[in-house]
Amino acid sequence: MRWSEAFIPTLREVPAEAELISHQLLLRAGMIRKLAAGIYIYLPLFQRTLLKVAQIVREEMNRQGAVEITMPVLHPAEIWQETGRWDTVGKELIRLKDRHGRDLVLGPTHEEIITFLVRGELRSYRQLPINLYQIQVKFRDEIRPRFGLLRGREFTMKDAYTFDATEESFKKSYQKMIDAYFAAFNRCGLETVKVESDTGAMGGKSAHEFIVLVDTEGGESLIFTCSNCDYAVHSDRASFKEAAPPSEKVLPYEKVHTPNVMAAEEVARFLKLPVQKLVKTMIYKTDNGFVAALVRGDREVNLVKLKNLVGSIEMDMAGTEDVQRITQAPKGFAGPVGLAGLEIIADTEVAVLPNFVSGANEGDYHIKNINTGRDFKPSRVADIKVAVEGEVCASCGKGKLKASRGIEVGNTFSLGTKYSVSLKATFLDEKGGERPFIMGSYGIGITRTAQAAVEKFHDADGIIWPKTIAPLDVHIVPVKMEDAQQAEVAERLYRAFNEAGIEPLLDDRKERAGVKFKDADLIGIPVQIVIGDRGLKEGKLEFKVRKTKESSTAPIGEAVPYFKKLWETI
RNA sequence: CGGGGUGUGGCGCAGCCUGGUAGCGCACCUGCUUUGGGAGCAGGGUGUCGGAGGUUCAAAUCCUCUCACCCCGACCA
Repeated sequence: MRWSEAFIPTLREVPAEAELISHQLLLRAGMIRKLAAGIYIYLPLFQRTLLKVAQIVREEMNRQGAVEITMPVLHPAEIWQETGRWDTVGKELIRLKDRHGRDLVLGPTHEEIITFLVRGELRSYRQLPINLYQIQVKFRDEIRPRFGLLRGREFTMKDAYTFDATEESFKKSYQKMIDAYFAAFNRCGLETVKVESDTGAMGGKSAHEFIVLVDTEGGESLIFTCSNCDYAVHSDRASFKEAAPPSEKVLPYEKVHTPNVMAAEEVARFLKLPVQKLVKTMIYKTDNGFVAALVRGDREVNLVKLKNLVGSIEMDMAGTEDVQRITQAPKGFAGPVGLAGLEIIADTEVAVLPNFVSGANEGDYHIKNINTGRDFKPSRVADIKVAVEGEVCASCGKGKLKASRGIEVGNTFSLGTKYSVSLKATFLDEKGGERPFIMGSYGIGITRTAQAAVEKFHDADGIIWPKTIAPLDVHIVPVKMEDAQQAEVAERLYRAFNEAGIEPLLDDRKERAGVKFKDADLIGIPVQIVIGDRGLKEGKLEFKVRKTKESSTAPIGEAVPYFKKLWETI
């Protein structure tokens, strides 16, 4: 690729719209341009990187026996209504109408479509298992697009779907995808952590996410890993081993005057008690009315856990008026004792906590020495709290949880028969019995993975692409294109690399050396070759490794073999 | 959806409070000089001031509506 023929609009200044370093660099390096919120144009350099990421993913999928297809972007609404996701996916689903007024959606994922395909064509267990995938654009009307490609409304994703006859078979299919994912991300130069995760709107039985750990704010996923065992979990569903409750004699119930004292910490300070003796009573509005959630004063409610528990899609804190009506008290004094007319869900820690304090459902009053069972009966007891770093691992019971942030680049879902049942996709087993397919769904964000690599690999001067996904392999920089000798050497190298199957970028612009060097570092091609008077006098070229900034020289005639040697070291 | 903010040349911004007919840096074009880490000098082009309506002799500036974009939040009683 010649710079003069390509479209590489680099920017000197940092675009105001980007706050994440990877987003800034992609814009500055002339890789992407924004069309609208969460919608981007991929420019030539980035396009090449995307193709490389996609190709790596493709090869690893194929290696595991998956086969590639392409499904439509535009889907009729009916099929989404059949599975119920027309309603449950909610506002993220981009809906439109055709000229006849028929409802359509732009596909955010393709479980419905693949199941439609398979139910019409696969009838026998003999045809299973099968794994079909595509690399396709997806649309999600994100509540708040941000971070460039990390949370876009249009993005490229590899999505695969498995169909198995038995659970044992499914487990193998699932493991193959896990293997493919680790292999693909490793080849992209990205180390990933596999964590247990929530299934969200996807439904199904269980799920995992593949996370690239990053130190920056770009890491929107919070995960916990164990210091002792290999337990790794998304914060959405992280739990920990709870400490035994203090053994105390059960004390008599006591109402205390707490004028204008509401927040848990304030109440604790006012009553001179540790905040762990407080219980917060939170009222949430769900799809089916209100629920009260009880967690210890130092804990927070995990909304994902609570949503899953009550089976609600939407969940919000109740408004002030609702709280007043339900608790018969001003906001800030809710408590479980005497609370009626709604489900009361107590966290597991609360249920065993003796003599705790909570609101009295009366203005300016709290109640001391509340005991679950004696003073109120929770409708359900469950772990509904947010996990925090330092707690004991729930899996091994020994290690401590460590929090890390990362970018989710892939996910795998065990779907069970959710879609095959709702779409009536069945096959005949050995005994001639009709059974729904056991399904799995597996995604890799191609565009997101590419940006994650930038977030992970950069320095003050620009991007440092891993060599496997760099837009091009080598960047030829003649210091002065007007110099006939330099231009001639540059052209000769350009041909030699192309013939050797190595992809060169030739900066054939009549720009000053400084500009070319700055741009070279910014766009981050792994190896730079500088052609200048200094070296030419001795018949030599300067090689610079982008990552280390180390320079070395080699005779002009040995450029290709020298490059190959260098390539092995990076 | 709630709160905050911003829309002025390709990019980054000033001007707005206090109305008087648009400016700076970068980029771009021409010339000369320069030429190994984002050059210097000189000259040049570039705007329906996001859009609509209103107030006014006069609106980028004030008012109303609207659109777009950005940030924070949408979890703590």
